[in-house]
Amino acid sequence: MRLLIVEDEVLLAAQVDKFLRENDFVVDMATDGEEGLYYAREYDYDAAVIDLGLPKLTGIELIRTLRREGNTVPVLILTARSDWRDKVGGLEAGADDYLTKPFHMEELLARLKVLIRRAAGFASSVIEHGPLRLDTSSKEVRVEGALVELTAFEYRLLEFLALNPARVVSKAELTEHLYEQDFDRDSNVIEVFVGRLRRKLDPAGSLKPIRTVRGQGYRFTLDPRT
Amino acid sequence: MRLLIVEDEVLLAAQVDKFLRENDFVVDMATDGEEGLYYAREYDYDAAVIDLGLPKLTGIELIRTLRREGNTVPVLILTARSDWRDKVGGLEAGADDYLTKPFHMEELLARLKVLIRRAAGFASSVIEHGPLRLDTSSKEVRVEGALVELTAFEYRLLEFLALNPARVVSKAELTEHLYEQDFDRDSNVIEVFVGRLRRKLDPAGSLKPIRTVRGQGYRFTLDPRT
DNA sequence: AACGTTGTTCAGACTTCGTTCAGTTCCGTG
DNA sequence: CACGGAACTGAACGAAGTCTGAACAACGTT
Repeated sequence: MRLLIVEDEVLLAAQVDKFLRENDFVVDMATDGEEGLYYAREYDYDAAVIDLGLPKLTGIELIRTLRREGNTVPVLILTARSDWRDKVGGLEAGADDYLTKPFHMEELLARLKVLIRRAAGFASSVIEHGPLRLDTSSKEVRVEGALVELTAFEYRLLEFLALNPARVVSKAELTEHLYEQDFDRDSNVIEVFVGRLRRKLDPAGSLKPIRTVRGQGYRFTLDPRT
Repeated sequence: MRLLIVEDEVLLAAQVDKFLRENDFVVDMATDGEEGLYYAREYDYDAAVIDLGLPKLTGIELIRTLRREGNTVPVLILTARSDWRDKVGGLEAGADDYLTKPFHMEELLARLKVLIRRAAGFASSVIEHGPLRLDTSSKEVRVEGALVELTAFEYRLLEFLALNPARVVSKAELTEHLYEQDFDRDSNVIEVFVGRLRRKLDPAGSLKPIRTVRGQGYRFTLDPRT
């Protein structure tokens, strides 16, 4: 999962960056509103964390601009406790949630996860598709109740697919969300992992949870009709 | 059993309240330090759960005041992981145990039970998982009835794991709970002790009570399904 | 002072995982 | 139907994480 953080306090920014990376996110960092806008336009993020008190372009202006352009990325705003009133403006501008500083990293993490899941249309921490079930908090995957042992990367890939069901997801999109931006363009890691996932999730080959759409990418679905 | 909860985050407070009531506790709720002090003075609780970051009167001040007044109610403090230093202050002020947020309701429940039993002076509070049995008062450990000789540290480690079953516990969390805060970050003591515990508890290697979750930590479980 | 016990450190062995690569199969198009 | 690009697969590698045996330090006991 790829996040954009727009925060001008370097110390806080570094902390957040470190913590989120430790929790398997890919993180891009911007230190002012203009830079934030540039990144948000350029890349497709799973969520953005935006401080309201930014130089050059305030958080509210940034969010408003993005929304006007049709960008629907889930946005969590950060506001200093002293100007908590701003949060109202932020939410009106199109933010999805807010956190007042100082906050606990754990809480930021929890809220981001909720935001990302909700954006994908899942209310609870469990993603369910037919016989397949991912528990995003314990990172456990079950098929027809049986636990499937996945490595960290296999899980991340599957989670992304499961959050984008019935839609063709290109390999480029996958690498963008799962890797740093300078990732080797012509690697076949994704193919390898898709292969491993298929074997682990569906050894019999009857469910076909991940279909290949030649030349376009992969589509995750457990509806046999499609 | 009657509990006092002092917690200002309304959402969390409501969750805790609901869960504990479902588990047959009588719960009084206070949302700031002053209110908490009032309740603690007025009623006789079996245990109190106190958040350290409270408005009006911090958790530490609250506990210190109570202890000074001769109140010996068992206190479990809640602390955010980011300011884990506070836990030391909390324990020094007279708290009996602590939990870092976010936590699992089950864990809170288990710890409260231990606390209450201990305070009540009951001879044995026993933690049991399948063939494994720890007596927390005599600090005896048995596997299928056979006594296992553990050193003090081995026991403490095992007890912590047994109080957090079926959940991945990171090495960082273990050191946080078992050592002073300035413990050497890159020591491998935990690995060594986990190794020793495994050999003592399960010489045949068939029970596998402590599983490794690579990159994340250890999971204690005697349920073979997982 | 010698001893045994316990907690800690260290270095090397071992395991696992992400990644790459080379060869093969698959599939749409001409 | 043959061609060529795309996708798949099995094997192999290096790096990182974990385990383990041995040594050491601290401490209390005899």
